Parts: sequence; structure tokens; C-alpha cells
Amino acid sequence: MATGSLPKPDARRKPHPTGTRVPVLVPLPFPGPLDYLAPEPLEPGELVSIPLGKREVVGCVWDKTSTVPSDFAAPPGREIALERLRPVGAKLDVRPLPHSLRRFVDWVAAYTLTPPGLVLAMATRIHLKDAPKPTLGWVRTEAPEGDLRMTPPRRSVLNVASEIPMSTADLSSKSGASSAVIRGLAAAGLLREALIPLIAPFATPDPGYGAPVLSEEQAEAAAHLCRPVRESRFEVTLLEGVTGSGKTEVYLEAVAACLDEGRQVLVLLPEIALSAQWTDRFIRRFGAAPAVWHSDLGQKLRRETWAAISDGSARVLVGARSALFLPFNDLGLVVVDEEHESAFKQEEGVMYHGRDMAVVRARLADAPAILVSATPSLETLANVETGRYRHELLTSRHGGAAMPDVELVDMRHDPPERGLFLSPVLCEAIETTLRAQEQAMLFLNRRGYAPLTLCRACGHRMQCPNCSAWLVEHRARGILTCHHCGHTERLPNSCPECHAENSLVPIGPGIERITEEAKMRFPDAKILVMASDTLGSPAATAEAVRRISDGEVNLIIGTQIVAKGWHFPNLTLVGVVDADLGLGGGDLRAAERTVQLLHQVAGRAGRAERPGRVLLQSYVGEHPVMTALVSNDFQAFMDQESAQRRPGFWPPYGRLAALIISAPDGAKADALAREIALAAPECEGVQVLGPAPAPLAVLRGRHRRRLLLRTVRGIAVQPLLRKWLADIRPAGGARVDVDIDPISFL
DNA sequence: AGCACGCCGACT
DNA sequence: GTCGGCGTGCTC
Repeated sequence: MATGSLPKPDARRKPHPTGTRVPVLVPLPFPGPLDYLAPEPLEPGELVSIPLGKREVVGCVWDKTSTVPSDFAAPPGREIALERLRPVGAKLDVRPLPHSLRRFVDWVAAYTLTPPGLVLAMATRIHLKDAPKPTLGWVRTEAPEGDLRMTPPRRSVLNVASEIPMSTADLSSKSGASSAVIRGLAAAGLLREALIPLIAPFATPDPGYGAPVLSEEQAEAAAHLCRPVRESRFEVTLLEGVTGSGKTEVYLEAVAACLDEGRQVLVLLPEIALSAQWTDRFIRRFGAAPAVWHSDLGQKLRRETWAAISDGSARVLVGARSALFLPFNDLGLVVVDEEHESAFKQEEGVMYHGRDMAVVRARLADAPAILVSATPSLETLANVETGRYRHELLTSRHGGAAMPDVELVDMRHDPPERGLFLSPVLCEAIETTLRAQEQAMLFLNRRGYAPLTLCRACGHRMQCPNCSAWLVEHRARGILTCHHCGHTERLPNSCPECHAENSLVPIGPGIERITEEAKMRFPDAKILVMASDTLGSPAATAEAVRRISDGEVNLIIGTQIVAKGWHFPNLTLVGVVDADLGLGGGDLRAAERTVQLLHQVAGRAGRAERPGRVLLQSYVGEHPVMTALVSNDFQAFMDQESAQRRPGFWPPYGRLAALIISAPDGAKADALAREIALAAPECEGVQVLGPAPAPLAVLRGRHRRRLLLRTVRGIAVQPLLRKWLADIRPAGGARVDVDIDPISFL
């Protein structure tokens, strides 16, 4: 290669005067910021338009020096001579990204081994697609009416117009006059063009509005939570309390304190479905709505919310994990509700854990964080144990309501009739409940009609062509579908393998099948089905919740979604159709997750004065999960989990990173996996497991293998992984994805 | 991520 | 003989 030859003349690079070198981070997968030439100095955080290749992209002026420790971050790239830099384009008319957000972007990128530009994209994507274009409107001027003929339409327009800019359309519809009238008034100097502000007013919540009366226990916890807020001091507190102990009320006091300090609050929820109910609660407490953030917010609202967070006019925001990347300039408190939920973990693209990154976000903003749960994760409990996190425990249920009575239905002794799934004990309990004019709920965490379809004649199983997963029958729509890639086909009449007619039989229950059985068993029940695929939008979910609260239905059948923090005063019976469902699969956290989920479901029963009853249908009644639920003793269960994980350095007593190797075919995936395994680091306290087929060996047509890196605590896995993968060059469509702190093993 | 450059099949 | 497939590489 003749790299030392004369520099090629480049037509697009004009000779330019001197300027300064500025690093600019662009929302693309570069290893670091790119350098540009700035004719005049630019502050870090500024959003600028820049030339890249032959296109124009929006980037963010970045800090000169890395804001994360060097043993953590990627090494800087090679510097390009000043003369060869291209100049930055125009500055965007937005506030610069705050320092704490830039540090956070760097931190997440370094931690997750993701190119920082892709992390930045989560913070800026919002705007870049179509930058906010301020529209012009009309304002009333000070000019005298003079000798202009004041016709009725003109009078009407002038009455409506004010110093607040209004668009032509608005003005004409409010005044009844045509746009010609408006133009005439403008020509006469009585109206003047002015920019309509982009930011919708986000009302300021009033910390004194609906202040609750707290119990002594609650008041004490609230006081502890408020102190670091007042002192603008980073501190993490686990707020633990049984369902109904008033955790939300308590942390809303910390929110009030933060509002009182004039700073901003971020509240993370695991799912957007919860935001409507949370918002109602917030309004009752503060007399105004919080700003809301989630991935399918409309374009306009999205931009307005982004801008309102940026300029501080939105004071409290509740949202999904992506809200962590909003440009808060004055963040004073971060709350993570239902902190144990695995939904906080992002499993695609930038793989980060919302709960853990929320703590980092708070630390970088010198703000306290509150993690809230009735069943805290072992990770968080371990942090409490080592003293890194403080602990506030609420022990009594609000209003004296008792914890529901959890009983086991041993399916080995009390089996349902053949081909059915509800045991006689459970059916009887439902009947009694309905007869007493109370509500019952059946919980099964599986969508569709049946998880497996089998040919009775030849044993063929209906499988997804793209994934190593069974196709799930959805009888209502007459289809078989894959819950991993969305592949859908019609339910055939004959077996595709042996062509036997009507030989396909459903195996196992899904929520549709349970509904069918319930309709047959309880013909008079008013049934409502709640599943993520039948309740598309948050609005539909809110409507379903209302129908339950208002007593329009008396038998609720649902998946995961019914477990959330809903308040159903008349619900007194919960039946868990298959308590064993989450235990299979060899997942590290299977037992922990099952306990958390089922405890949360159980918490739906008997929240008011009526005592609740919970029936768990299980074939493994002696399993520690069932024992913990029946005895309501989670301490013992968590102690046991802890004792199991500690010796092998499993999280949280060691660290894990997963390498997912994927390729269009199995052989390529195997070869790359073997190559990577051979280069595995060998040192004290570090172990590499695998390669093994990833639990879903084929996903969306890609063949996957997995390596697990397990280390003792205190070893920084990032530099280890960087070094390990530095010389690996996947080819032929193969890829390596790194998942730090993997949660799902699927 | 785009968008170019670059080497192997079915067309005027 | 070309048009075009998308595999690999570059963008300050």
C-alpha cells in the first residue's frame, strides 16, 4: 500500500481558515467521536449538523476527554491532522445536552460495550428525524386602529387575538373570520407575525396539593427518603413493603420534596401499561399530570416532552427505561418502581438494565435513587446487605387489610378432569366467590390457545421455520404463530407431515383455552380476558381495569398483565392455573422470578376489607417456591437462593457476561463460537462456559451459540471482553453480541 | 447506519 | 460484451 504518496486533491475539501478541533459524537456505530473543525468555539453538548461522507447528519459536540475511567472505556482512535478535518455545519436551535447526560451516555456505552454513538442515538433520535420547525402565528400589536374601517369580522379577530401567538387557522376558527381578514389586519399593522412556542405547557405539580395522612411507619420512611433529596446527595434506598403497604404514597413524598426544591424527578415503570393508573394517582396527589414517556408516544408529543424536559418546564416524568436518556438539566430524584421486574432489561440493541442504569444516572446527577418493590431482586438485597444501599421496610398493610391466604392445590392428588386444566378445588372456590357477588381471577402466563400442536397420527410437532420454538395456536384467529419472531400460518386441517386429516391436537393450556373451559364451567360468569395481545393500547388496558373496578365483570382471566399493581377492591379469589410454569428452562433466576410474579398476582386478592384467597395449582408442591408463597416467608426463600448462588459466584455474587454468536447457518456459528472459545481469557477468578447452543438455538432464522463469562466480583469484565474480542473478525453474516449482566437466558 | 467500491451471473 | 447481486469497508 502506497500510504506515503502525495495527498490526493479532494474537490469537496475547500481550503479553509483556521479553527479549533471539536469532537462530535454522531448517532452511528463508530468507536468514538469524530473530529471536526469549528470556525468558532463550540460548547460540549451542542447539537450540530455535520457533513459525513456525502451526507448530512446531526451530532453532538462531545467532551475533549473521556468521562469514564480508562480501564473501562474503549481506547481513543487515531487523531486526524487538523488540516484534513471537515468543518461543522449549523448549530441546531435546541438546548445543549446536559453534562450529566453526556457522562451517562459515555458510561452506558463503556459498560455495555456499545459504540457511544448508538447510545447517543437513544437520547437524540427524537429530534433528528424531523427537527422542530417553529410555526408562525399572529399577535395583536400596540398599533392604534386609526382610520381602518372596523368591520364586524375585523373586530372579532382583534377580540380573539392577544399577545399569545395563534396560528391563522386557530384565529379564523375562533373569530369566525376568514384568513383574508387576518391578512388585511396584518397589512394594516394591527397584527404581527410571531413564532408559536413549540413547547406545550406542562403544568407544574403542587407539592402541597393532596398531601396524605401517613402512618407513623410511612412518615418515618418518607422522612428518610426526603433527606438526600433536600441535600442533593446521591444515595440509593430500597423501599420494600408488602402489596398495599402504601409504598407509592411514601415515595411520592420524596417527589414532593424534590418539587419543593425546584428540581426534576424521573420515575421509571417496567411497563407503559402501568402509566395511566400511575398518572391518576399522581394527579390526586399533586393536582397536575406528570409528563409521560414511552417508545410509542406520538411524534409531536415526543418532541414537546423532550423539549419540556430539556428546558425544565416538565418537572416530573414517568416513563419506560428509555426515559433515562432524556436531557434533564436539573435531575433531583430517580425512582424505579417494581425494581425486581425483568422488563427493565433491554434485550435488543443497546442491552442495558434500566434499574441499574437508573442508579448510575442518579449518581452522575448527584441525585438520590429509590428502588421500590414488594419482592426485591436478589441483586438489590445483596447491595443492601453490603451497605451500598439503604433499606426502608414497610411492614403493615394499609387500612389493616390482611395478607391473602395462599393455599396449594396439589394437582397430583386433585387433578382436573382429563383434557381440562381447572381442578375441582379451584372450580368450587370460583363458584363460591361468584355466588358471594365477589370477583375471581384466573392467572396463566401464556398467551394463545395451546403452546404445542401435535399430530396424533405421526407425532409431528408444529414448529416455527425460523426459530427453535413451537408454534402457539391462537384459535380465535385460526392461526399458529411464533411468539419469538411473529411467523404466522393458518392452522392446517391435516398434518403437513403425514397428511392425516383432523389429526392435529392442542397440547397444554394457554389463556384462550382456559377461557373456553371457564365459559363451559361457569356459564353465568361475566368474563373478561386480559392479555397483552388482546389489549393493544394503554387506553384499552385502562378501560379493562375500569370495567373490573366498576364490577361489570366478575371473572377475570389474564396473563402477566393482570399481575401489575392494579387495585381491584372486590377481587377476593386468585387462581394460578399453572404455578410451575416459570420453573423450567434452567434459568438462573427462574425460581426467584416465579416467586416475585406469583406473589404479585396473589397481591391482587383481597385488597379492601374482604380477605383474599389464592389457590396455586402445582405438581411440585414441595418446591421452595411454593413453600415460600404458602408460608408468605420470602426472607427464607431469598436466603436459600442466596446460599445457592454464592459458592459458584453466580450473580449477584459474581458477574456474568453472555456472548451470543449468531450466523445464517449452524456451521458458521459453530466455527466462530469455537474460534472465540479458543481465544478465551485464562486468569484467576475468570471462567468461560460453553460454547453451547443458545436456549433458542435458532431465532429469526439465525443460528445462535452462547458463551458465558463468569467472574468473581471486583473484576472489570469490560476490558477483559474488549481484549478477548479485539482480534475476532466475524465474517459471512456472523455476529457477536455482548450482553453484560444477562437476565434472560433465551 | 448509509453509501460506495468491487468482483461473479442473466440479459441487450 | 454490460446491468446488477449484495459482501466488505469507510465515514473525522
